[in-house]
Amino acid sequence: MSNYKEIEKKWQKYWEDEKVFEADNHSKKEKYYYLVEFPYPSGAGLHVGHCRSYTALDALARKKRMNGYNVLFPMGWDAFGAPAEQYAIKNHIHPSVAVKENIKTFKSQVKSLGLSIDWSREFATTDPEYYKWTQWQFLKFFEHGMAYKAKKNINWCPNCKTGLSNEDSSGGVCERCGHTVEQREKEQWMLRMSDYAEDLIKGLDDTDFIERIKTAQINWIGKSTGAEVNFKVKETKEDLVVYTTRPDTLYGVTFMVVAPEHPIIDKNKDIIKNMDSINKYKEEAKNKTEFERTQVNKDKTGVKIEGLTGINPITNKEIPIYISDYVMMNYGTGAIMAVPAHDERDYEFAKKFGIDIIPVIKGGDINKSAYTGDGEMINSGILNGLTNKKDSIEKMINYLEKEKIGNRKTNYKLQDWIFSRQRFWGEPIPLVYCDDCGWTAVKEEDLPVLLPDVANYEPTDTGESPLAAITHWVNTTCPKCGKPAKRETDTMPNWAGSSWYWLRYMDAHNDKEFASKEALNYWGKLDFYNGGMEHATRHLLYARFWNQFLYNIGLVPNKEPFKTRVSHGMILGEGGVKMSKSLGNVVNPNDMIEEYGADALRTYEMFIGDYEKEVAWSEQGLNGCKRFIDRVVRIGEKVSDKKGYTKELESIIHKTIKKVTDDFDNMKFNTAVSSLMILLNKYEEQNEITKDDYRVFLTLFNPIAPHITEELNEKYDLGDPLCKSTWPKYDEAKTIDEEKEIAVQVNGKVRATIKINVNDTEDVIKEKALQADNVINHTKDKEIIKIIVIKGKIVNIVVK
RNA sequence: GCCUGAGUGGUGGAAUUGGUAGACGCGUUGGACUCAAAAUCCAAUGAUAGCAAUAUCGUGUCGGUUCAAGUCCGACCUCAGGCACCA
Repeated sequence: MSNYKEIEKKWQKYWEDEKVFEADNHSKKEKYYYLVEFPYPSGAGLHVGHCRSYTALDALARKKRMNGYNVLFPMGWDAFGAPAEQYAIKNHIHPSVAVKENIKTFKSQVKSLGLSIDWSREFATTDPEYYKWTQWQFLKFFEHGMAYKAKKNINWCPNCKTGLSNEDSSGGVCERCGHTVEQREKEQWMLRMSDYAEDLIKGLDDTDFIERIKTAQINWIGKSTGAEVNFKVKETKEDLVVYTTRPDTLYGVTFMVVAPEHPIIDKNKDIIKNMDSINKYKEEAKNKTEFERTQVNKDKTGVKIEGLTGINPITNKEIPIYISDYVMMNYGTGAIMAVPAHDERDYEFAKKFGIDIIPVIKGGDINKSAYTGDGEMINSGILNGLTNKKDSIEKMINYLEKEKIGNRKTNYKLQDWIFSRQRFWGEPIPLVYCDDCGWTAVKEEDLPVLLPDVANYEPTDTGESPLAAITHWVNTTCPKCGKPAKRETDTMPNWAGSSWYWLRYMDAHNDKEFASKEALNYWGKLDFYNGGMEHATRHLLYARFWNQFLYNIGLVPNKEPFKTRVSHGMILGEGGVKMSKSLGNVVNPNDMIEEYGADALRTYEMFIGDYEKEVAWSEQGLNGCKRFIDRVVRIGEKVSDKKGYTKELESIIHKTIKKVTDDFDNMKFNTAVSSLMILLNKYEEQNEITKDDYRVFLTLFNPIAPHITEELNEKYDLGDPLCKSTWPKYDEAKTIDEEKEIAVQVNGKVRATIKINVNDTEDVIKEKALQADNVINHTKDKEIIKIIVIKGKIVNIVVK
């Protein structure tokens, strides 16, 4: 037997030469589309965590082909964006060169795993042939008024020198480098993603994402229902509109608060008497980072607006208005009605500023804290006596609408998507600014707008894209009127390329369209999409939004792009800590393949534990899987010329086929491997096994360990190559045991086991149970109250 | 604070969804083979007591339902993830 490395090479070449994994766009077979998130080809190379999900989906894809499906399982490279750019800057190589090199390394690493990928559909998001269509789709957003430029106070990372979306700067630190994020005002391209908030929630019903992904998305979108209420301001004509989820507490409103950025301040700066202190407060708020401002349990600060007085529309009482940074301009209306008796933040603020606290719901102790629970309404005019929050809210909203002082309103936390990056290494935004025509789309025939080939691509301190300095690129003519004009110099975020890439695999080399209608219709939804939990909100929401938009303008056949979404657990270093360079516990998959073989690595990664849970790496565990594979090889020496299954093995073979089949369907690879180990243990008890015994074992093991199983199948002349064979079938009748050992309990404690036959009647089983030695010990001198017989499972004798 | 998950031997993890807890692997111990080591093979391996048959305890904690609970119900503790001054 030649060594594993040669075997791996031999079969990888065979698969490639025979094109066995190339998917057919015109097949009569049923289609199935698997995808694992494409990687960033970073300089660090492949991680054993990649191998986990790649192997899992590969195993599923291989099995699905054996089940007769036309399977699409492609891979590509997400190569734009900050990591690739930073790598390039650090190593003083042009990003396009660095990316090419990294892809080459990554690809050879991925290939060494022996994945059944259709490489004919490979592409990188940085290929002009690909990003031409990313730009083209951006122009669709632009055409439909879905892209707009706005001055935004943006999160700015002074280290990466770029603007970041809220998504990329959670916790007040830059997602990429960990540096503290600052606030800067910048003109940015935005996509109207918030328009899709409701559809993004509703659409989840058409998916079977795992629950934690659905809830993560729903939390992120942050839907809340309530009402907008118009408060008159005594000194002005304009109402101050607030948003509240608790209109039922309207009678308890004793003050109002507006965000520091609220326009009411500037509009009324002539009436307001204390503009100095207000301006000072605004300045302070501006200098705080988004993170500082949103810190929970921070002391409440604020300034009373002297000269403006609110009027509670339902009691007509005059109430003070404050400015405070605990109210955000980018949510609701940027103004709130404060009910200190029943809202903790308002309570805190009222205590600090000595404002009245009027309870309107019975319960709690208002001297100590706000009461947010349910109870009987008091001091509340039309609501008095109601005891249920829901009913009170309904009644109040109806009243507000009738009296035209408010209306029902739903709000979402989801914001529009900041789509500009002041970076070199991204898709250029294909727009031109003309003094006469304004922002104008580059003509379709002029796409793609290529990145210029220059030496200096490092970010600038001015906050402008490095592209801005390249005048020969910036200066162009207006596509509409032909006058001199300037290109947009911002590029797209790296989420852009990954927001539609699964569509491109359907028709990867089409130079007329992003994908043909025919291909889009044939492949339809992506059936099975695997990726990290870190992408459960951002990437997945962007991609769904993008696809829903394409659907709404008639470019794709499905509103929801993904049917199933699963997430693999992380692989930690030995001892359960995260793998990191600084700890020196990073396991390189290439080293593992070198020492143990690709099949052993694959088997171990599937056997290591529950696919969705994180798990610690163990090289001894990997070695155990190598030993298992060695035993699979050795059992070949026992193969006889006999046909059919060995009689003694027949039952367990059928059971194992059933078990492995079910386990694959449920992503329970660990127990699939374990049942194969059990089957092999049984084979080893035999003096010889038949060709069919061996062949069925190798077929079941093939999706996980494709190289060695093909080799053994060929060596012992067992039949067609496994990659061209069908998945074995089992006979349900043969999975049922004639004879079985079951437990006998006395008062719920196991005291003996008995052998029963499938045909045994309940009485026979009772008889056998009562006659078991140790059962007699525990039942003699006692009164038998009842005997419970669960057929084929257990007997429980209740005695007194 | 709110929303998801999850807590099982020395260890990674099983458990037909209420029916023999600890499958399978790793590790450990003993044995075989070997001059020796590695590899391989055989046996044992939750804790306590016992030569043994066996008994008692045991799935984060405390209660409950049931003939029977790792699994269901109630309260709590811990960990991981998501959201968070979002009105």
